[in-house]
Amino acid sequence: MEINGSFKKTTQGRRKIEIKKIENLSNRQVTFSKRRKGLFKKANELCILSGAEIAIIVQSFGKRVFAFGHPNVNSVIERFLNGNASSDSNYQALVENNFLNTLEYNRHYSHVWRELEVEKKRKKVIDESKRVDAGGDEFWWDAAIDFLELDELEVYMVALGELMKNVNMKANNLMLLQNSGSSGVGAPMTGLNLTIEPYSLDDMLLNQNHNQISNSYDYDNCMVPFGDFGQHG
Amino acid sequence: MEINGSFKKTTQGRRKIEIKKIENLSNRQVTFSKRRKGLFKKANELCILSGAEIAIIVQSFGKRVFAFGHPNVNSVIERFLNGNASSDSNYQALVENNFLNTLEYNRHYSHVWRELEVEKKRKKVIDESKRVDAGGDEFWWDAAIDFLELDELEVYMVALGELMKNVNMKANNLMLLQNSGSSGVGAPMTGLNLTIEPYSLDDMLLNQNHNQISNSYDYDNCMVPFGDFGQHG
DNA sequence: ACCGACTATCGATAGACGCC
DNA sequence: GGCGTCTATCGATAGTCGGT
Repeated sequence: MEINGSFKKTTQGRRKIEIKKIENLSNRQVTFSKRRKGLFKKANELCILSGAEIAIIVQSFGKRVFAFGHPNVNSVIERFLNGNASSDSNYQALVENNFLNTLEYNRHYSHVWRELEVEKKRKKVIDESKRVDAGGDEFWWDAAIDFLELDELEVYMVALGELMKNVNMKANNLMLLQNSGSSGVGAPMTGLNLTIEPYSLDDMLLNQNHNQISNSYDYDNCMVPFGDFGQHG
Repeated sequence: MEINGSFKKTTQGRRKIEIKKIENLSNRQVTFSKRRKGLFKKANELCILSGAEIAIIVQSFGKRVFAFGHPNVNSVIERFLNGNASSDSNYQALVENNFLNTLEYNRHYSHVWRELEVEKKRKKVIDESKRVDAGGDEFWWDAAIDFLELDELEVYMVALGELMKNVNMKANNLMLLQNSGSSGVGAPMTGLNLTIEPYSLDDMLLNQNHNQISNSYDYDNCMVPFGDFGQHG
């Protein structure tokens, strides 16, 4: 530090790192620890500032599991499951209905998705050619994508249309069910101009006691290290 | 900013705030949105850096529920429950019955949605870089990919529409270019039935054209927009 | 090995503004 | 009123050292 006279800075201070897996094990562990702590702190602040309820589960490479929860982990998860999975019998029907649709749905997903992947790859290639031929006086992308692109675009467009049709259908479907049912499922779809009206969730909310939302800064209380049920090797 | 001479700073910049519940509703919502976004980003980075698995459930004041999960929410939660609250067979039932379906379903949604958002943004960026600088030295995909914020399915629809519109426009551009003799290879598609007009989507598009995608960082299908338990006023 | 302290730096964000 | 943008500032943290 202060080796009077000549003394070189002991640290370079923080330096930028690339967001990718840290190879060095030691560094990785340290970073994991630091950032986990920071994450929980952020979560805690968010809870306090906005009154939100948050649960976080962090599992490091198959070893320990840490959890943060406000007011506590289980209540948030429980409500998460209840709110999204099962609420009442009406909801059961909705889920089943959803499930049926989902099958057909996923087909279109895959389709569209594949198209998207193709497009992305293509664009990557295009980008490289762009770099190479940066000085060209011709639009790189125009040059690169020829009629082939049109061909794909057509397919792509059709797929999109299909998807949209299903989304729309499903949205309407959900709307109906939701109006007759209770809590909203995962898909908050508002068909077109449909506005989802609140269900009587307030009851459910009030039911829950989200009391202890104090300014307690000690998020450490909420950190629960669960034993290694992963690999205890 | 530098209107030489006298000019008073437009902002004071960030200022310290006390960590306690924000009274002003508007501010609270803004802060919630911003910090939630930041929290998810941090979580994502932690996942990537340390290879950890993380699930986050955020519930704002009884309204929407947002979730983050790597590799996905249900796997992490499931393992958490298995290792921790395994005593509660209720959870197991939930997991086995509805949970997976619903979550899986939503996961697909998020996935495809994200792809679409990213793709849309790419198209946008490409379009701009095309106009501004055909040989830019910046990787458009780096610029475009940063952090993706998910919102509601409503936006999903809009995004789909936007995407279709863009694709259509692009297709038309390509056709024009081809016809004007850049390389009019025997492109079999001339008129193209790409014209979209499925479900009075246009209204919807015109109605709400403001879907602003942030950037997307490899969130890897992690953010699941669970829906709105009623956004009553 | 793990944790805390330190420091220089980077990244997140509070507040103000603009758009719609 | 909700959301994106901008900017100045604050908070988080990478790298390092030292203690236990």
